[in-house]
This record gives sequence, structure tokens and C-alpha cells, in this order.
Amino acid sequence: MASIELDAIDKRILAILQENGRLSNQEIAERVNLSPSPCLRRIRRLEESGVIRTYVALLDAQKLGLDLLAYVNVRLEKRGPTASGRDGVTHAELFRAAVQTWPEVVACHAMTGDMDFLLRVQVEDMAHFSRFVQDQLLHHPSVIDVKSSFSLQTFKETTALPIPQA
Amino acid sequence: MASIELDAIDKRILAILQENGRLSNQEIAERVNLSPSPCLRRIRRLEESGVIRTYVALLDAQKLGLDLLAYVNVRLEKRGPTASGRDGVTHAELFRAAVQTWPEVVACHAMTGDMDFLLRVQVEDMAHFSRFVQDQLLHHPSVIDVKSSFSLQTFKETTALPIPQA
DNA sequence: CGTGAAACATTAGCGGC
DNA sequence: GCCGCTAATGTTTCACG
Repeated sequence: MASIELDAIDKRILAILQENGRLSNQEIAERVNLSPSPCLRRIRRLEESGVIRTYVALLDAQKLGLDLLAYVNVRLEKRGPTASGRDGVTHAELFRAAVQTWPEVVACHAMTGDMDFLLRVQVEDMAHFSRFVQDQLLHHPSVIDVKSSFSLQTFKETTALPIPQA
Repeated sequence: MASIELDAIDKRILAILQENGRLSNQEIAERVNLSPSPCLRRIRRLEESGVIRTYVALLDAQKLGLDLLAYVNVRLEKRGPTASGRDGVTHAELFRAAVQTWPEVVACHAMTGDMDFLLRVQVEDMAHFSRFVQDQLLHHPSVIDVKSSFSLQTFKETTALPIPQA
């Protein structure tokens, strides 16, 4: 995971692209005072090295009717049989596999502290959330306990990472 | 915030674009069995109605040297002078304004529960995090208390929202 | 909704600093 | 090494059927 060498121009390109991923190469070249070809070569290099992971469209959750954002702390069983039939499969592995199949879970981290996982869950309303917790989360054999908090208002929400100066 | 009317094709277009925001209109048209022009008209309509908020490049935090992801719960002063000189400015408003200026804070929500705000903080390492908490967060006059948890591992992380079927 | 043509963007090869 | 020019190719976009 050795950090790729990035000069000042690379960083400006990254800063531009994480604000607007649809700018044409020409436009970007102009903004960083380069002609189109070296600019494109730099962008391709950033893509191939994986510094740029992907390009996406960001949708408006409210306009899609997704009015409820919850953060859910989950505690898991640590020992005992996993009911998977197979040995050597941990509860954590089972749970992580389940998470991948739940589209309403948009993020899942293993965390420090007394809860094991933190989930970010995006749903239409409290009825949907309640159903998700009952039918999916608590229904999962590895889950011991869940604690939910709800977003009242979002004041900042960006995919733009702070690019280190050094 | 009346949800725009979306038919099945619109939803397929959205699903495609939130996975890959750089596909050419031609490619998208092909995948939804439309010719390029009506497909482009639909995309423009989705952009203008705000369902598509923006297009961005997603960067790799680790390749940028951002190896520490923290979730920070913050509790604020609720009453008393804000030291802003102006009356009628709440502690919450002051804090929210400060958050906008901190690039390491990539998300900030007002939350239910006994903490007021949840921050997602992306930094290089624990030394940087420590400095951020001491010099920015705890230094802020409205902040009473902070509790931090750290991501040990990320199992899911997507900007793709679950598009409701109805 | 689809066709076609003009405008525009991307990209590979090559020469120069 | 990295930059910039040129020219061929591909894509977007819009007026019109």
C-alpha cells in the first residue's frame, strides 16, 4: 500500500476530480495549466495506480424517498456454533457476508469500543427501519444486541477526502 | 421535496450511474435498450430535478496516506454566552460553522441520543487525530465532551443508495 | 422516440526541451 | 524523464422527421 508519489499538479487534479468527476480532460488541463495530453496521462496514471478508485453519480436520498438515516451499533456472539454446518466459520464472517446482501446497509465497519460493528443504514421511514432490524438484524443468529441512533439533520456530507500536503 | 416520478428505466439508469458515473451515454442507452437521445434526455431530467446531485471521483484513502477513520460523538453547551459577541447565535450554529472549515471532517450529523453530533473524521494517523481533537474540537468554546471510536476494518462502503421499488 | 450531422472530446504517435 | 503538437477516432448533442 506504498503511497504513490504525487506532485502538486497531481494533487490539484485529484482535488478537482473529487469535486466534479465529469469535467472534460481539456477543462482540467486548462485549470492546472497543462495541455490535454500530459494531463490525461496523469489522470490515467492516477486511475491505474488506484488512487482514483472509481467515478460515480451521487443521488439525493430525500428525492428517492429515503428519509431515514440510522447508525446502528451491533454486538455479535463470539463463541459457540455458527449454525452454518461448517466448522471454522466465525460469527463475524457470517455477519459480514450477510451485510453484503443488505442494500440498505451502505457502510459497515468493525470498531473499537464495546460494540463490534457500526452500520450506516439508509431507509424510507421508521416502518422500514423497524422491519430491517426485526427481520434481518435481530433475525441473524450471530447478532446479540443492537443500538440505533438516528440522524436528525445532516450538516456536512462529502466524499472529498482531505489530501495531505506532504 | 416531493419525490419525482421515476419509471423502471429511470431507476435502471440511476442504478447504473451510481455504480459507474463515467459510462458514455451511448453505453447506458444500450444497457437500458434505448437509443442515445431519449436516454440523454432522461439523464438531463434526472440531473435537473436534483435526483442526481453530482458526479465525483472516489479516491483511495489508504493510498493517500489517510490510514485512520474515526467516528466522534460530540456534546455541546446548550445555554450561556457564545463568545461570538453577537446575540441570538447558538452554540450549535457556531459549531456547525466550524465543522464546515475542517477538511478532516467528512460528515457531520445532528443525532438522537445523548450525544448531539456525530462526526466522521478521516486523518493520516493517531498523531494527527490527537492534534485535531485537542486543537480544533476541544478548543472550540461550544464543545463540552467528545467520545471517539475507531474503525478497525471496513467491510462495506458504498455511495450507492438502495433505490425503492415502489 | 429515433436519425443524422455538427461540434466537441479523447487518445496515440512523434518530436523537442 | 515529462511536455505539447497534430491528426484520427469516438462521443455528445440538437434540430427535425
